[in-house]
Amino acid sequence: MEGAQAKAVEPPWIPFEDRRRARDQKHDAVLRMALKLFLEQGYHRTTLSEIAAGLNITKPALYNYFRGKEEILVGCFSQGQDLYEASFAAVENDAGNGLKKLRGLIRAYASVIASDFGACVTRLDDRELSPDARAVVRGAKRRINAAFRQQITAGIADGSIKSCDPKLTTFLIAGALNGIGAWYRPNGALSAETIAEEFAARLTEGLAARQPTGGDRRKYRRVAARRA
Amino acid sequence: MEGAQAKAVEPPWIPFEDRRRARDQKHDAVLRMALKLFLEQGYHRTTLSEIAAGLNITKPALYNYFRGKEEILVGCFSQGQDLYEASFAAVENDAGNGLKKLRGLIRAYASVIASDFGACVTRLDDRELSPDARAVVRGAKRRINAAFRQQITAGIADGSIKSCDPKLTTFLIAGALNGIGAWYRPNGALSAETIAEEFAARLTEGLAARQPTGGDRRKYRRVAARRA
Amino acid sequence: MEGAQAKAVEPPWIPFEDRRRARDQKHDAVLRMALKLFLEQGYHRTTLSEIAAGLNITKPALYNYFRGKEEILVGCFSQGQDLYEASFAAVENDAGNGLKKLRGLIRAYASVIASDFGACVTRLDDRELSPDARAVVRGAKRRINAAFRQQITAGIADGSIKSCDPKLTTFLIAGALNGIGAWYRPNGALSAETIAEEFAARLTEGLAARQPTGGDRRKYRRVAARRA
Amino acid sequence: MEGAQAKAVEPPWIPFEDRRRARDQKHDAVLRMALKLFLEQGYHRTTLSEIAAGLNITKPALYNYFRGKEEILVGCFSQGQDLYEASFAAVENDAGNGLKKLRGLIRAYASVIASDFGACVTRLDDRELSPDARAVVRGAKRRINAAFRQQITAGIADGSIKSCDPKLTTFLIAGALNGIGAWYRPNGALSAETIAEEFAARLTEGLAARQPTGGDRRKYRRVAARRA
DNA sequence: TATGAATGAGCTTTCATTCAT
DNA sequence: AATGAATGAAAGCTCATTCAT
Repeated sequence: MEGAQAKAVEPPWIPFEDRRRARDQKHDAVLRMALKLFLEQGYHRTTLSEIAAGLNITKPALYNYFRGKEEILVGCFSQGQDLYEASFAAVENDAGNGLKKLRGLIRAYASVIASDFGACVTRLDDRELSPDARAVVRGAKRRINAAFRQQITAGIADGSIKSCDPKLTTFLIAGALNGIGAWYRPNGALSAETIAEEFAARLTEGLAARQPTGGDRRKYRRVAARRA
Repeated sequence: MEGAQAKAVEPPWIPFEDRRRARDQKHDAVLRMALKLFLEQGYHRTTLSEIAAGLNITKPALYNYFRGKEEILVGCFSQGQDLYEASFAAVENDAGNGLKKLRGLIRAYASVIASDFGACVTRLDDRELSPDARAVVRGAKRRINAAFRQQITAGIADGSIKSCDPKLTTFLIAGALNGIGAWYRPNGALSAETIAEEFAARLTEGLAARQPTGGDRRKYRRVAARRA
Repeated sequence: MEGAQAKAVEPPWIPFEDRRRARDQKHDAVLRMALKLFLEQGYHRTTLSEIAAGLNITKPALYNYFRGKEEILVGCFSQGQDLYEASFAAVENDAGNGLKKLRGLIRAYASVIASDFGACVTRLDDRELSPDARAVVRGAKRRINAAFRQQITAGIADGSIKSCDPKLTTFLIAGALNGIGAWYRPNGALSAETIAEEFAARLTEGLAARQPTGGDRRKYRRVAARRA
Repeated sequence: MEGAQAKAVEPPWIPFEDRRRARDQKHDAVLRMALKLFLEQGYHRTTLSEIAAGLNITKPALYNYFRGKEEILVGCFSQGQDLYEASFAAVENDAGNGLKKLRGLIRAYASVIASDFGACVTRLDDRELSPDARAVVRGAKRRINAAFRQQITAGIADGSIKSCDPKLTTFLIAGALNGIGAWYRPNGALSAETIAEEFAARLTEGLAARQPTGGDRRKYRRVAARRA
């Protein structure tokens, strides 16, 4: 029969590349399903069985792709961080003064946090992680914060941002942005772009230096210099 | 002797009062210890044994004061909410235009979130609660949000706040404030008062209406009117 | 004042007898409440708190009257046994042949099992008891069984009861009687007396020797003789 | 080769069948071990650890076969009920007058109650069950009682059973039969068949209508007619 | 005599993880 | 690569019992 012949000719082993691709696809599918449930129910209340059931496989099958529950969580954090770092890198490579770049970072952050993997970085608790993994995650978070602070400091230095405490301002901006993850809904009234634009505008409108006056600005100049 | 006479007159229900006070003190001690551990380690990773051990009692003794782990969590949320509601009520009873009251709310919120019970309302996950308790907590959170939005709307109406989307602005402000709970340390460089002042200033400096122009403001006027 | 004088004359201590009586009353009240709950809910599902609550006292107060939960159960069994033994003794002291006395025992048993304390002997599980207490209870149950068997054997011997296996017949009768405890309700359609009469009639109507024939009867004569 | 060919033809679901059979066997093994211990020690005094230990597995392994302790108990009741219903159905389908069928039911009941699963229906306390499961069990018990009463009523109607109160007689018979569970031992002097025969004879010998007299019988005729 | 508080022992249940197949 | 079965560890909770007052 033709079918049998055709089958017989086909190589009995799936090509290595294909296999690896299939494997990676499943790996990612696990990650996405797990993340969805983690965000919906929280990490502890999500069992491996649920994740597996959502993928129509069984619990132990997950162990083919991850060494354990924590590694799944690490995977989520990791993908989220990549998103932030990639979009931040794009902004930082752009031209522009501190204020402009700060706005860019805000837009970038808002866009990323509107995605599941972006949201998980701040919405999942990194204390579930082992010390090692936690150190990695915290490092990434610090880098994100540092990026904000750096542009603020730069903006103060280049005169585009008025004098302010870069640390506190960073906390304020990051906090407002992180809040998005708690209320944003993909199909809600506000699109991610709208939110990004609006937050970029609102969070910097008070920071823009109106006119280069010397008075207040000097106050934080030293701090900016120290931390830059 | 005076002592004996005085004693004879003392009302017989004093011991009851003492007992009740002692009981309430222990009730609160459990709550504080539990909250401390919940904030440090997360709710699920905190066991009743740990809470008990921290108080030098045994696990079942906790059941003299609470019906179960969830009720302890409810108690934490509840105390936190009381703090918010009390401090908000004080602000709302003050005189002043929308902008001034909004600043007051921000200060109030920042002060409260700098306390453990204040922080827990946003930092603990209300999905651990039973549907009933969760409804209560969510109701309280909604009221807090509503208070912000109300003053923003009022401020737009009275001309003290420039035209903006009250909902988005509320989210922005609340997010920034909630962020405080994640990094504030009682003995850190920034005092709660400083933070409160700084956030009140920064979060409203862009909102203050410079001069009553008609253009942009009309955009949100209708929304403000509708929601007031 | 008269009141004070009258009071002053009264002996400050309750007379010993009165005290003991009060104590015994409370002891019995505990027993009755416990028994009620044991029968309603089962021994294990009944907590000491429930018993205490039913008496408007607190749990540890029970320990003034009983050394522990098991002793309460022992008390229930014990009172029930007394009822059986007293009513059986009355029957056994009566005059009459085996059949007549067997009917008397049945009536007596039926009357007793219609009471809470009577019912508990068969409806509560004596395996909850310590080996010692259990031995006592089992001894009492054996004595009750022996009383039935003895009259059956006597009846066979005196010709009033037809030939039958005394052991099996005892089990049959006792079983039917014990069943009463499972469905009898004090305020139900059937009074305890009716039940007693009816069971006495039904359970013996097949046993009554019609006419002294030798055939069948000899079959169990030897058994009867051996066991008498 | 034949072997290979045969193998190729074998349906691929054989292993599934095997697995399912093994699973069912274990399910039943759990049930039997649990029942044995429940009957020996009572439900509450039997722990899941004991059941597991008796099967050389660990406690949580039980959860592969049952959702919890109560479901094990439900399984015991359920199997017992099936035994009763099957053996009763066989009797009810037989030919014969009411008296003959009543004897058949007694024999059937006695045979079943001599087995562990039969005994458990009356010896385990259905108050341990959830309301739903309890309703099922009680329904089954009621059907058993109804079967007895129905044949008694039928017997009175067809003249094979003398006038009597069907309800009380049912209670008497069922009680005597249930008693068997309390003293029957599989390896004892009395075989289940002997007991069944003897109980069928003794419990009906007084009921058999000697000669159709009108007097007494009319007394319960109406009841019989009403209830038939 | 009675109480509030505390304890120790024990139980059912859950779940991430492992292993033989 | 995937599964069913099993396990170890641990958690929350209950309750009889004790003790200081």
